[in-house]
Amino acid sequence: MAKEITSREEDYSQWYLDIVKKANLAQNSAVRGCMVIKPYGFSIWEKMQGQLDKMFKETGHQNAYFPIFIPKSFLSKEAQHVDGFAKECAVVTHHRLMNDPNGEGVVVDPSAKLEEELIVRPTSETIIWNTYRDWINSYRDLPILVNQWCNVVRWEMRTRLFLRTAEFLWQEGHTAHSTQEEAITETKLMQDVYARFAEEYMAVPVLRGFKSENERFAGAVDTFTIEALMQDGKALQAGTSHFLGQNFAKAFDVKFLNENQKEEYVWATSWGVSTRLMGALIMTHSDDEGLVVPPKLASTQVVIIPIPKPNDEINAAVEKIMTELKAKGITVKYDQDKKKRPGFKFAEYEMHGIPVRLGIGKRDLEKGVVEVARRDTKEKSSQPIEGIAGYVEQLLEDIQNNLFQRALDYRTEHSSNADTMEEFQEILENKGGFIYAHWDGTVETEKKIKELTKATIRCIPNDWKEEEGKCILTGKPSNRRVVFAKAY
RNA sequence: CGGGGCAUGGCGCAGUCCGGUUAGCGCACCUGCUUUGGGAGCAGGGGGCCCCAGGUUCGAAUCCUGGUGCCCCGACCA
Repeated sequence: MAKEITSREEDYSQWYLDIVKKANLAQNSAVRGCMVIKPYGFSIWEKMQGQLDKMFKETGHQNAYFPIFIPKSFLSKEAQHVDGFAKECAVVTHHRLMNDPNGEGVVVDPSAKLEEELIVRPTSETIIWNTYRDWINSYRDLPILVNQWCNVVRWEMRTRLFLRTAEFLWQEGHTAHSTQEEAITETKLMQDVYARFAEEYMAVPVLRGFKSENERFAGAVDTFTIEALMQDGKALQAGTSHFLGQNFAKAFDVKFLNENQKEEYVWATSWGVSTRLMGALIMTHSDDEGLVVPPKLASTQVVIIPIPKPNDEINAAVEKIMTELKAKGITVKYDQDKKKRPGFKFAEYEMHGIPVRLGIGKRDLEKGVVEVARRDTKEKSSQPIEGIAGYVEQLLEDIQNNLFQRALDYRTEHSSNADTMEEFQEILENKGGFIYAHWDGTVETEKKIKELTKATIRCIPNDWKEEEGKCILTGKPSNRRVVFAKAY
């Protein structure tokens, strides 16, 4: 075996890194904490982008682009916002290099110091709201529904490929509204878009909820979230949608004249998902053989392998199959590499998570069949070439559904109630997953629980139910359960 | 920011403690032959500023001093 992957059981963290590297998704770069996304990894991200972008546009949004640099003074205009991000900002201080007078290479030219430092955006609320001031005068200018696809930089102390990198790719939507109600509706709408994307396309079931004060976005009034559960029982925040109230409008003095000729501050939302979704995808579906990609996000859905090698007879049969598959909008690749043997190719495409593999050899052609292998269950069967496109089309749908159902079953098995701290800790240590528990609603209690157990409140479900109970830590009264978990 | 580890061909490593001929192994690569239904075998071949700078020495991948970078664990983190 040329490409061993550490098993999940042995070391989940190493398994994840092995998948990322051996499936050619990404690699570490020469820059600390920054990754190179390789062509295959990027092709999956592009599929995600394409679908999300479509969904944003279907809900009335437009794309725009704002600068990568933010004047330092902007960042500090919203007090909570700067508190949240100040410790992880990359700062541009100079604009020119010069030859090193003492030797080789170049040094920063001290005479080229910027009057005001520029921050490499960790998120764009400030520069965007500074711009919105120019765009908004009247209620007739609202709403503004804008999204941008870009990179951002957060100087994290510790990074992990896709899950937390110093630079990452994402989209950030920034909307402006004339009423609070409309902004809240937008916030929830985008949470719903994210949840639908995660479940229908990524086949990743998510909890829809909102954050406790402690976990809220810096500068937000309310943060809505979708939370996914990974195979090791840890939660991953997969997307967030923030209701920002009038905080940024006030900080950047963005007012509009309403229908009654009264001046008001604008209401805001922002929402984002990032390349972290790649991490969620990997850790939800993949196995010890490699990556597993749901058909709707696979850049290649079907691979055809001639056994043992391409020849005229096989090529003719494959060409016919490919035409039929393409006619149904299925992406297919025919691997005609003569140097590699079938066994090698099987392993390789399993590593890359291609959902369906067709194998065609002499034996098959004599019987008018192909060997069909599905990546999710590793099952193989012989199917007639006649009507194969219809069979594959259905199979891709089955795989998509199966992946979602499998992940949902895992989550159901790993969702528990806990009524005491002992119970809570016991579940956390042995089983992991989402733990529904009563909480007294205070930041102090949440922090204390985190200190004791490393678990945090992932969210309060949107559809929380009234239930009398006692806080697992303090015993104070509580009227609902909230969701705890250890998180990435 | 604390703790640990690593730096030697494209990748993964050995060699370093105890300095000594041409720096070695596996994978990958190139050529040829035989193979080919689950990661082929044999034969031949190419490829190294041994992280950087300085020092010790007849001689440094190896010893000394000072740097740099990366990875992992923890703290931290929408």
